[in-house]
Amino acid sequence: MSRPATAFAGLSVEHASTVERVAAELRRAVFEGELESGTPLREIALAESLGVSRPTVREALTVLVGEGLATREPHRGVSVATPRADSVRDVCRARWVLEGAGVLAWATADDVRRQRVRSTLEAYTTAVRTGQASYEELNERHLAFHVSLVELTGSPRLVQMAEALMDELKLALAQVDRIRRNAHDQADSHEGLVRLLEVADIDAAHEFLRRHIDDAADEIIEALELT
Amino acid sequence: MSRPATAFAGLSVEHASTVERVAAELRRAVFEGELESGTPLREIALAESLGVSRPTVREALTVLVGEGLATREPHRGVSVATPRADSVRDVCRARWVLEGAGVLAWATADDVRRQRVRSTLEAYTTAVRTGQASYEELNERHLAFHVSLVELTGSPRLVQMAEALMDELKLALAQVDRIRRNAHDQADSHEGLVRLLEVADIDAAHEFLRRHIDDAADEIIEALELT
DNA sequence: GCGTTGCTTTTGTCTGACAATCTGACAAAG
DNA sequence: CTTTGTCAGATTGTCAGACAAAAGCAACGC
Repeated sequence: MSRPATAFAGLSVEHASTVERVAAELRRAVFEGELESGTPLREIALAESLGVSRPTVREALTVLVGEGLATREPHRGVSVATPRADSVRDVCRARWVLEGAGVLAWATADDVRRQRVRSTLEAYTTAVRTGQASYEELNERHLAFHVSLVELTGSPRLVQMAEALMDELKLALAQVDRIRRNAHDQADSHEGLVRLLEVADIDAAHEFLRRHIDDAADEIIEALELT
Repeated sequence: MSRPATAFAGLSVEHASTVERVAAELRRAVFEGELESGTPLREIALAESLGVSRPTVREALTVLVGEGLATREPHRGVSVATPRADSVRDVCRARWVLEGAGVLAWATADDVRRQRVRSTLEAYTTAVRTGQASYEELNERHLAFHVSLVELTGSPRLVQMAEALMDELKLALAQVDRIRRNAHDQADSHEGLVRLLEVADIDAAHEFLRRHIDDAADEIIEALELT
């Protein structure tokens, strides 16, 4: 075991690649609202402030653009994507298709996945009710629950698509500072959905989900438009 | 307000960016089977043979990886993605969710989109029946029809996801040289689907689509496994 | 036979550079 | 005073060259 270098490879996997680290940092900054939508992401400035070279920043930006969190215009560079009302509406329509497919697959889904829906729900509701969690923390758990619905389909690709949609949503939510919608009602609503699933009333759950997502879209758009 | 030049904004105007041109070239090579699955994409070799610099190639490769057409392993570089049986199955399951959503939206869809389904179908069937089109051409039109189903949802994001799935499928199809499944039967099957839609028997169409996609998956996987 | 050592290849990243393009301001013309 | 033309600065797109680290491979010694 005379393994000299890289003594501590362990711990929280310290993203090996520099590019991935930069991309992660940019994502964090975007989600936490440090970078407003439309902010230009200057390569030189980022390179200096992050202590990496410009090509590395460029690669990270390409990744961000691929994820839809930023847009690139020729010779004008990359800037933080600006969520519009219709794009939020579209994200939610797409969410309904994906999450709806998960709900419809409830009966035939693997048991561990059903269990996972229950546990992500509980993680969310307890976070809401103890009132200890930060705003970002709540969002995170909320969206994790919705992703767990898509996991019911058992399709990695659908899950990946859902995660991309959630990222776009997180971006939008970061712009409207703190929608303090009644988190308790939200939690109740989710519990209602799972209750319908547990009694195998799939159609009702499906319709319930549609309304739930539609309401969420309305709320976000409303908050977005008064900025 | 005087909007002068840029008379033709759209159309395929010689991909401005070098990176995009390289990415397009790589895509073409992958879809036409010039590059077998698993082939390593060496940066230096590509840079020389395409007459561009290594950073440019790297950026193009990142784009390909983001599209799922290639995979990157740390310090081992990028290689053409290898479609496995379970990934084909997954792609088709995801397709069914997306295209199924389109079918279910038939009644409420915009009329121009319904018309588009009809026209992509006709473009495919005539190509099949005149027997003039190349193999790639047939694939292209076939998949275009399936994308047009997703367009019924009116959601740009769902369409984009569907296109990504089709690209993965094109990659898989490029590996199994020439599945010469009976193209006439295929065309007939599609016409049957649209006929069900025209008489508004949505549930039947939905189930029909499920079987159609399942059959396609089986065929591709079978062909894939004897390579 | 098997593990070790050292070399080669390739990637990941950095530095530096230059042309093309966009932006904004300023001067000239109507 | 508004409009137009031009120019300098800033920023991106692309290139060339370089180096350390890691992976793969082969010869070597035990």
